[in-house]
Parts: sequence; structure tokens; C-alpha cells
Amino acid sequence: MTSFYKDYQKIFVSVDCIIFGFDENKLKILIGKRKMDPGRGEWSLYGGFVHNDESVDDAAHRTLFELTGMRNVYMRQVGAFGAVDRDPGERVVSVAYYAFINVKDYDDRLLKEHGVEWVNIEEIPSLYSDHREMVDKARKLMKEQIKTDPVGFNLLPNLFTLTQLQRLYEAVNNEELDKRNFRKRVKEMDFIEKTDLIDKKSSKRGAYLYRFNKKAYNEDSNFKL
Amino acid sequence: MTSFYKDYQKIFVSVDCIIFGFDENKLKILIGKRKMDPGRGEWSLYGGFVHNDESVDDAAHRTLFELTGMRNVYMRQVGAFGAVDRDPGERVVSVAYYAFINVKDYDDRLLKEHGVEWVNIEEIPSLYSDHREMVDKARKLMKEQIKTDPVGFNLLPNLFTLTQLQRLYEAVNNEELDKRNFRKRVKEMDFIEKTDLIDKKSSKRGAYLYRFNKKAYNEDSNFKL
DNA sequence: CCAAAAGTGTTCCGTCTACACCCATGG
DNA sequence: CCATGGGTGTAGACGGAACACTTTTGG
Repeated sequence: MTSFYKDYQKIFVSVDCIIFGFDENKLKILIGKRKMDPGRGEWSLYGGFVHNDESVDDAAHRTLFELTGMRNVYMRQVGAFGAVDRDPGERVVSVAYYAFINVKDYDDRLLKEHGVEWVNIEEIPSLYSDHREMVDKARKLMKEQIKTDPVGFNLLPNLFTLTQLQRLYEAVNNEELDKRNFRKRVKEMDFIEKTDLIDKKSSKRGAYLYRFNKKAYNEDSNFKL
Repeated sequence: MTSFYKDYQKIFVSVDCIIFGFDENKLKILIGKRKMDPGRGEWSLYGGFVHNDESVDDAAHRTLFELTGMRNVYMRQVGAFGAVDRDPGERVVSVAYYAFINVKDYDDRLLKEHGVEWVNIEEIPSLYSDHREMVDKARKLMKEQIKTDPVGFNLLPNLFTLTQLQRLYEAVNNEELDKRNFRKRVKEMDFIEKTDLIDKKSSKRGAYLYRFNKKAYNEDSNFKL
């Protein structure tokens, strides 16, 4: 191997995932107790090291796949975290990513197998290393992104009611929204399609189910919620 | 040294700087011809490797200091770039940062000494590796940031005219702005203070010089341009 | 029959946009 | 005296926010 940069030092590079989910009208993230030293037993994001033969983005997707068995999950980079002693073991630079998954696609068996839990975004215990910073930055970024980018649908089932969609936005913004104004905005976006299916789980009367039409969105990309 | 992570691979980590400047009513960045292999002679951002005893942020500031001799420059992380073969030499993960400097603080002697040049943001030649991607992402981010964060003043002298400020925003947004509307907005922000000094360089009549009062901003942080 | 969630329009207010003329001065 | 950039206010359009009642049905 040619080494152009032999005078410089190599560093461990890892990825950490802030995995967002939405359940019981609450925004949640998936965290677990760390199973390795240092920091064994502390609450932590799920992460892993970047291998030499994969991009950093790929490492994030692989890590998420190892945990959830899901591929093609929506992920976005939050940033690199590079304080010298951020990891008490050795020098590790970590790149944080957030992911959106539909909680229903992730069964309890997997949760137990990996020793991870959904915790309410407002009730996060103290976390290993700088993971809390990562979560805070991820939350801030996703809050901005979700306003103008139709990525929030990844947190919902394919078919959802307008009330579910509204509750999601309320959880993300941490404030109540006006139902009529919210629905007016939704109605203007033709790529949020009303089906003739009715959900009866959450009310006696039943509510129409909607779906997000990605193809239609690509032709008319103006999203605002 | 204890090695907790010995089963994993270390990787070179570097930083690359997108150094923004504003001169002759144009937004510019500072680039130079690469002086090392691989890629010798290609246009490139200014960068360097992260050392073991400094944070990634510190490495970015040190790199910028080496080039400009300036400390405490405003810098912000753009993100990590981690494709496997992004660097033709070896595996290198690079963290990009953008910086705002006042072109007047950077003299021609230094420019020549380091072989770097200011190039108009709209006329960037093809760049080494994935540097173009970094520039594009930096530009997008700064364009958003500058709307609601008073960081653009770092691109101007301490004392500036309203026309200068407007030209800066026009260059960043790549569109002309209405003078009266622009000045109305400025007038509402008390931390942009009118001095009784007059600049006569750019007009016969002369224009009042303004300054950004950071302390006043901290007490009343609503900025919008 | 009633509790509980679904569904539906209008008015008001504040913000953003468009727009044109006089002023001061150096050369 | 005139060319050049500096400086100023108003009216109309638009988008966001506030707001209350009827419908459906399972238990």
C-alpha cells in the first residue's frame, strides 16, 4: 500500500444513531444500555465503528440494519463529534445520524434481543459520553427539516389519519396545533391523498386514512407543515 | 495504553475549510493549488489532518490559523464526508467547516505566500476530490444561517454602510433586494447601530457607517434579514 | 343517549411587497 | 451643473392565526 500521509495519525471513526419513532402520540428515541467497556451499563445511542471498506453513510445504514433488520431507512447526518476525550476509552471521532422508523415495523422481540427501549424524547435519562449533545442537535435539525421536507411520513404507517399526522407534528414541535388550520394546509397538498378506507381504532365514528404519494410529490414539491 | 477497540480500524481524519470572503460586492472563497500528492496542482480547499491531541473543531481553527494568522474566526461545521475512495491516496474521512473572514484582514502577502486566491463563488473551477460537494453544502447552509443569525457581519469591516450590508445579502442570495424594504428591516434591529461617522469612499454625498453591537444583540436576539 | 373523536369556513390582523422621488457632493 | 450613490414612506396583497359547531357511532 502506498502511504501518502504516513506522518499523520489515524483515529477511530464511529457512527451513532438517533433513532426516532412515534408511538402513543409521543416522539421517542431508541436507546440501550451499553454492553462494552468503557461505559458498560450506561444508557447510550446505538452505534458502531466505520470499517475501511464502507463509507461513513454506509456504516450508519449497516449499524441500523444490525439493530433493526431494516434496509433503506431514512437517515440523515447530524454532524461529526470530535472532542479529544469524548470517549473515555480511546480517541474516537463519531459521526451522528438520525433515522426515522415506523415503530410498528420494529417488534418487541428485537427490542429485547438487543436490550434497547423506546424512551420519550422529553424523558431521556443521562447518556454516555456526548450522546446527549447528539440527541439535542438531531432534534433541532429534524424539527426544522420536517417543516419543509415530507420525511415525517417515515414515522407513520403507510396509511394514517389526519389526527395521527397532526399529533406527530405536535409532538415534534412540542405544542398544540389548530385542527382546522392544520387540515387546511394538508388539503392544499395533493400528494397527501385521501383514501376511501376508514380507521375505526381510534374513534367510534371512524376517520379517513390518507397516504403520502411520493411520485406525486416529486412532480409538485411544495411541502409545508 | 489500554486499547478497548483494538479489533477495529483507524482512519485518517482531516478538516477542510470553505473560507468565505466578501469583496467588490461579490461572495468569494479562498482556494489554492494543492501542493502535495495525490492531486498535486489541482484546485483545492485548504485543509489538514486532525492530530491526536486536538478536537476536530480545534483542528479546523488551527488549520485556518496556519493559513491566515487569524484566531477566533467564526467557523461552523458543515458535516463529515466519508466516501471510501473520496481521497485518491488513502482512506480519509474529512470534516468540512466554513469560515467567515473580512477580506481586508487578510493581506496579499499571505495570499501569495500560501499560493491561494479569492475566487468568485459563481466561478469556481473544478476542485480536488469531493471539495465541490463541500462548497455546495456550505453555501446552502450559510445561506440559511445568515438569514436568522447575525454572522454575516464577520464578512464586513467593523464599520460598514447599509449599502455594503445590502450588497452582501444580495451576493449571498444571488438576487437583488429592495433598498427601502431592506433598510426598514435594519432599522428595526437596534443592535445594528448608526454611528455619526461617514464613509466617503463609495459616494460623493457619503454614507453613514453602522456597527453591529454584539452585546445589545445578546439582550434582544431577533435578527432577520 | 351520550361521550368522544371527526370533520368543516370565515374573519381579522400583521407581515411582506411593490413602488418613486429628493438630497448631497465632488468633479 | 450634473452624475452618482444615499436616503426616505405608503398602500395593497397575501398568508397565518383565531375561533365553534355539527356529525357519527359504539357502548
